[in-house]
Amino acid sequence: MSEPEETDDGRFDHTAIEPKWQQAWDDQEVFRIEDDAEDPEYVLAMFPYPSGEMHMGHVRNYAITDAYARFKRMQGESVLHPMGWDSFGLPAENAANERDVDPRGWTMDCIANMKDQMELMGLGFDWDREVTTCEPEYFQWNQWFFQQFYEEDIVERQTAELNWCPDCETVLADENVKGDNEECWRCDTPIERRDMDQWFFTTTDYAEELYDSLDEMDGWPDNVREMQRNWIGKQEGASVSFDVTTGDSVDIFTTRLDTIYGATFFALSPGHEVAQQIAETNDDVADYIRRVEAADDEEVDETSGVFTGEYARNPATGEEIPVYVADYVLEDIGTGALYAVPAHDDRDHAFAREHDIPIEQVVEPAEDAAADPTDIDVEEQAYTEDGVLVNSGEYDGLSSEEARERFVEVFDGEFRTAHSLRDWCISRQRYWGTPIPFVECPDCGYVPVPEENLPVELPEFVQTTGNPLDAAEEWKQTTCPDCGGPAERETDTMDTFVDSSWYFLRYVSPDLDDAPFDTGQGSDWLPVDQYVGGIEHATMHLIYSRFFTKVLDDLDMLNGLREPFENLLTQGMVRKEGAAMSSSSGNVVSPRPFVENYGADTGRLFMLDAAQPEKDFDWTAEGAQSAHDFLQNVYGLTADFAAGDIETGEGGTVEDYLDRKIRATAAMATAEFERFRFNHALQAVRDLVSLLRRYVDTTEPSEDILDDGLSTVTRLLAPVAPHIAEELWELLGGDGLVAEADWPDADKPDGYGVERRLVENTREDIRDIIDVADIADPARIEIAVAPAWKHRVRELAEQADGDVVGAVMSDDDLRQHGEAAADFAKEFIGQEHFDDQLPPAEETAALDRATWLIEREFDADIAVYGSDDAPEELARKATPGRPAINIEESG
RNA sequence: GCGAGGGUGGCUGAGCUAGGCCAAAGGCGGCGGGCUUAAGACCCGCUCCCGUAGGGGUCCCUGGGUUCGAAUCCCAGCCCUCGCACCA
Repeated sequence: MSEPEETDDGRFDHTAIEPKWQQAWDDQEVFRIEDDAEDPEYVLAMFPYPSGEMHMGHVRNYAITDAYARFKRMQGESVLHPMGWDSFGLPAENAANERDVDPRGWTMDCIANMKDQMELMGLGFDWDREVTTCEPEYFQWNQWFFQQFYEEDIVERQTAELNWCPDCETVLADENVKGDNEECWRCDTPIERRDMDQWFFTTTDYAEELYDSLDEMDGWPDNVREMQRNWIGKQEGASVSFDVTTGDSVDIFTTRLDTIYGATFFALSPGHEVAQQIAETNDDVADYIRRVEAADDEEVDETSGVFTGEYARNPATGEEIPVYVADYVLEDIGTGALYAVPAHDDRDHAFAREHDIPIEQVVEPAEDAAADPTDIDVEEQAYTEDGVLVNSGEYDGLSSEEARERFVEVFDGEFRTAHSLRDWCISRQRYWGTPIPFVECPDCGYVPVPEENLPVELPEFVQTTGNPLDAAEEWKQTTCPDCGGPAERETDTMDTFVDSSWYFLRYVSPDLDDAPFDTGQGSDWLPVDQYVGGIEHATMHLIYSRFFTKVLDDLDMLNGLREPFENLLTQGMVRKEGAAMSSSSGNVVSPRPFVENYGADTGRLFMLDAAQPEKDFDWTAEGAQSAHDFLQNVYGLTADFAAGDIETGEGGTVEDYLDRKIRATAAMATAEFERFRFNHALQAVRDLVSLLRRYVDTTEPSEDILDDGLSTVTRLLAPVAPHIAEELWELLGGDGLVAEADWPDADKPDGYGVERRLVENTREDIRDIIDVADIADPARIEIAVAPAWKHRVRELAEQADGDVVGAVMSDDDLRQHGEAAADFAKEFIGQEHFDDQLPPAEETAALDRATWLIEREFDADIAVYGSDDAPEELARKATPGRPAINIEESG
């Protein structure tokens, strides 16, 4: 009994072939890459959180990277295509609490399950480089980095009002808070604010570079770069000090220094230290601050505020302007204090109207502006555009831009660039993460755990209402590394985004035990050539990783590498019936049952064929079926050929047609694979298969050509449908595995596009004629290429500048065609654009090659006349690129 | 409000960053035909309107414009999706 690789009706059985080839790849270590590989193609998919079940989004992600990795491998490149597990995080802890397991065991089970599904999909990862972030071998380096960062002052403890997720019971970084309603990125619970003392990475130190280098990152999509720009939020402005009657000098930040003459009041945020000071002696201010701090944002009126009784001196006018504490001034924007110019800022305007503060116009529209100065009424509405200064003393007439430059000097300010990016709060009051390697000593304060005592491992998990680390008394009690006295361990763990900020470096040397990664190899293998993942990480993971890379380079670990990901592709969502697939709505197609029914190849082909990777696409049963049918079709054709069921014979011009088509297909597919446009590449492949089938059905095909065609199809299909491609490769008697075969590199044949158009147009014309003339049964079709002299006329017309007829008639050879040449020349008068055309001999050759297709389609005898031997009557109607056609009806 | 990306024939989806060969690929759906005992699978053709020889008309959100020529470039408007947003 043989293996049931083929069912009775000549179709393949994916349940038999898929495991077989997966085993073969594994046995032959196809996806393994050695450490000594030089600058391999680094193809990376964002590693998953191991929830235990793969969903179609994962499948799409890995189908993309795997196809590209396989393509590159076949092109002869060394390819690094690794996979790992972002395996710390709250879901494991929740699962542990819900079903009485421990987070570690649960996580490991999930990993095993997901890995199993990945293998079922035939994804080609180098499992020798698997990285698991919850293992001490991995997270010890988080701790080691933490200490290094601490040395370099990149780790700080800061007290701030932080985001608290009541459901996750932990603080969150700003990046983890999503949407208008400020919800937790994991559980969608609205976050609360709490003043806390936490560990931070000082990402703000790198804000400038993180922002500026986005401009040069051409390999990233514009929308991601724009999202990061928004997030980092660069503001160019200036700072100036105002003396306040409290005796303080208060620093403000403004982007509109040009409007300083129009400042009619001064405003402090409720949290500003000067405001707090005033509150100590001023009950009104104290009441106000207490009120707005207790209230939600929406509850406070935007124009609310309280006069402090103090005044600030406007350095421009010398006037004393009232100081307010106002809720619309935000503590963490700029310096938390501002001078307000009601005439030129909407919020200042609203506040001034509410509190009866004068409005003083100091800018009016410039002459070239859209607005007319006489139409501007700043009492009614603020004029917020740039313009020309007025009411600004000796500076009247300056443009806003000039004024901003000048005023910095005049008012003793300084240019300043502000960013809205905040430092990265990395403390989490959770168990399942990397312990922060510090101890708190009553005498010495926070002291780092010495390097030789790393890693600080996690204690055994206990179910508790708060942070399990806090409850692990025995683990918590330790001694101070400095003074040896009793001390307590830090019980916070790190944000899991720390883990994912450098995992792409660990893949380079996953087993190294004296460093997080090998610097030499890392700087050779990095940056990642192609990174693929979801857009949801645009402002989290992708900023953190960039930050980490820069810091590690500044720690001399990356030989000048500043950016980790050269090219980024953000894949679109997989939808079903127009809606996002989500388990909560039951609107899902699960990979495992799908693979069992249709096979991994069908799923992969469908996903890559349905849409371009960055676009959303709808999963439909018809589309999946169509992909499956196509694979069966190719298999059937190849199996018939391999079994000798196709009678082969002598070749002729048909072979040239096929040969050119095969080469053109390989060339097109290669270019499209390179650009991640799998759908285009696959269309070319489908086209070739369709042609091969017609070739088999209507001629006695050449064995060589058929073999070449099928072998090309097989290899072009191999990155996308790898299992069936192996099966086809074996049927065709290819050497070794197709996964390791040579990619069919080819140049597009000369003039291919023009030829293709000629043939298509000619066939189209014949169809039209038959249809319009209502020819029931064409018996003979004559096709005549235009005479050489017409080609010549056309050529001259294209070169001639204006006097087409003159140019033609001054040509000796053409003159002998007299009237006819002149008339034909006239047709080109005024024509400025000339399509490419083949010379007459090549046009004839192209039509000759395509004769079989025409013959077959119309079931008629075909005669192709070259430019010299066409009957006069027929050739008269022909023009270059447009052969004359005569159809004779039978009967 | 600021910013980014879109609006293509029944649906989906290319093309539009290099204007002309674009009535506009492919897939799906629909119609007709072939193969088959039959079904499935597979193969072929048609699928905006008119036309008895390859022709003509209308068309790529709307309205203008540039050009000999625009789905493709420019301007205005409408609509959709996404990101940021009391940002000084």
